[in-house]
Amino acid sequence: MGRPPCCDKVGVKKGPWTPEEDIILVSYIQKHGPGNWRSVPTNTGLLRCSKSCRLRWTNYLRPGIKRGNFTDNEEKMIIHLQALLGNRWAAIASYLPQRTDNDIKNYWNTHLKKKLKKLQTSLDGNNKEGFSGSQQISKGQWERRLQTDIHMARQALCEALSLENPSNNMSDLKPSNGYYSYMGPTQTPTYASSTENISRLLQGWMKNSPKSSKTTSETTQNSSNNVGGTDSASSQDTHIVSPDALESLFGDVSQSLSDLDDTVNFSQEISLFEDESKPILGSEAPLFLLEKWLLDEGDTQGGEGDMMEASLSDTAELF
DNA sequence: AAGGGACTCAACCGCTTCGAA
DNA sequence: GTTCGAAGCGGTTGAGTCCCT
Repeated sequence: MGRPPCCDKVGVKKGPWTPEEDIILVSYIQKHGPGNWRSVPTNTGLLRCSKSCRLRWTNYLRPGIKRGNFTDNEEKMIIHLQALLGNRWAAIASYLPQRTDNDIKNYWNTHLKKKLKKLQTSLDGNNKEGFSGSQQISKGQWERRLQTDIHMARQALCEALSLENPSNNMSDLKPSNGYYSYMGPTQTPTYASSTENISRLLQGWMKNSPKSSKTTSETTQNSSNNVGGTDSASSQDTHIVSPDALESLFGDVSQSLSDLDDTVNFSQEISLFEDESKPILGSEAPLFLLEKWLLDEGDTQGGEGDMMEASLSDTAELF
């Protein structure tokens, strides 16, 4: 038998969501939590397909979503991760706090692709002027070399770490939207931790015109920033450790990387929101640390300058 | 001011993966 | 081990907006 459609095509509304629909959806999720999407249209009366509801929630309404311009750091992360993971936007998104896979995908397709192309063009120009033929590398070559770099770095890291004391347990450290959340042994994340954000979201809708659903979402930026760090409600449940703070923990944390299989376990113990919307690929969780390490290294090499060029020159030196 | 091309991004489509029975 | 429904994911589309002529 064929698979039934997720929704009746007849009578299902399509197109942009109205603020009223958003409010209904958020209110429902506020009460019941995300999940069981098939029942959402039925229970809410929304004339939307369950997939549409899920997408609207994960890409737009979910608390903790940051909108607006990508920072340099985020950009670098995306470029790095794209080279590392390919077009696995959900996986990439799991390393970028507050960004959705859709956002990252759009940003890549609309900005970064062009940027890389432009950079490549300018580098080609430079190559023609000043570089020897052997120094000329295509974008594809650069990507392959970058991947090789990362692979080698990863191997070196794993080897180095395997020498350290394996007794430390990382099971309490969980990558949470790019941050590591320390969950106490008896503490569990709760959906209610985000109600503050939702209420702000609702307040925003009440205040603003329909067109402003975008701007109201932007008002959540303040609160969304809290999700990863200082949200009072969530901080009651989790102790957030920012990547910067992670530096000091790196030694302890990294010891567990010697056994990548083990790290799969902690990645499965992710927060509720990740469970619902941003699953983290178990085998990739430790790569966050690697990426952090690589990025930091890149920063020290390239400073605030263009990481791409820094990496390019680095890789060029290798060949 | 108007027209049209370029750009952005929310949303949809369809395939894949996962997990329960 | 197999089947099937639900959810996840990436590619693509198209409406709205911006910008240039």
